[in-house]
Amino acid sequence: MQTEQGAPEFIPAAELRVVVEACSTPLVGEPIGESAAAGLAQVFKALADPVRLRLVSLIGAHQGGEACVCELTTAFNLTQPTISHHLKVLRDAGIIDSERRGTWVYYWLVPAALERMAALLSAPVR
Amino acid sequence: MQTEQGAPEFIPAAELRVVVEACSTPLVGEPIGESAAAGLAQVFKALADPVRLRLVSLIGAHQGGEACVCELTTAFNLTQPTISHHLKVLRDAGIIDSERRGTWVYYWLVPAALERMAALLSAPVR
DNA sequence: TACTTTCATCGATATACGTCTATGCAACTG
DNA sequence: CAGTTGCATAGACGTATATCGATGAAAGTA
Repeated sequence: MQTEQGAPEFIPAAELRVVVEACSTPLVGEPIGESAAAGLAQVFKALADPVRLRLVSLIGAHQGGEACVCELTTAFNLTQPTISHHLKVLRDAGIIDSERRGTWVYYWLVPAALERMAALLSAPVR
Repeated sequence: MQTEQGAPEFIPAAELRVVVEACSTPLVGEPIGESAAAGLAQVFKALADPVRLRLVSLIGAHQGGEACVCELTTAFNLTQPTISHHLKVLRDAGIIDSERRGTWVYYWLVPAALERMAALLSAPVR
């Protein structure tokens, strides 16, 4: 995150609006269509598992914002192929991305994906 | 939605901070525990279905913020027991609530539930 | 009371999904 | 080149879940 260098005491209203909108939009508002629902359901499904939620949390909390599979595997009482499977589900959903660097494969979060979900869920109040 | 009566051109920084914080908290930050992950997964699982996502959207978008089962059933190409099943899943997850009023059963959203999910997902940027 | 409508529950079934073992491939090491 | 380590893929197996038709219960109506 870029350093917030001595933030001013007041912020332009337009800027607040950007924050609020990037952070509160549909789901409620207009009923969503079938195809949109199908796409969204896939992302929710990717997060609908305790192991995968902890994987996301671990990767995000990890120093540098990324972690290799070996570190993730040791955090669970599951076999390495099982962890690999869960990582693939998260990756296919666009929630994480990965890269091989020499011996190890590193995974990191895709912030836009989680932010999109968050925006979708916020402020159903009417 | 309350009317925004001629909003001032500038907003106090503290107020922006409130908005941002109400809308960005954990998941990333500290790794979540097993039991917390299990509870959260159940809520995500409830939303991890196209039909249930559309149900939530329909209920929230419906006039008055609530809808009876008969209205929801006609919006899908599914049988009434199937819709009833999905509503039960959402209800067990705390996402919606319901009440019988005379002949019809009405469902509405529980805003706190969706807001909690939204807060959990926002700002994984570190 | 008898009939209709609205919704929930039950039992059955097919599909999806989480987990494992076994195996394959890529990168490093000697 | 042979051996080792890190990770992904394939196949098998048991459980969970989405859907249906049939039925039950509650409310309204004749």
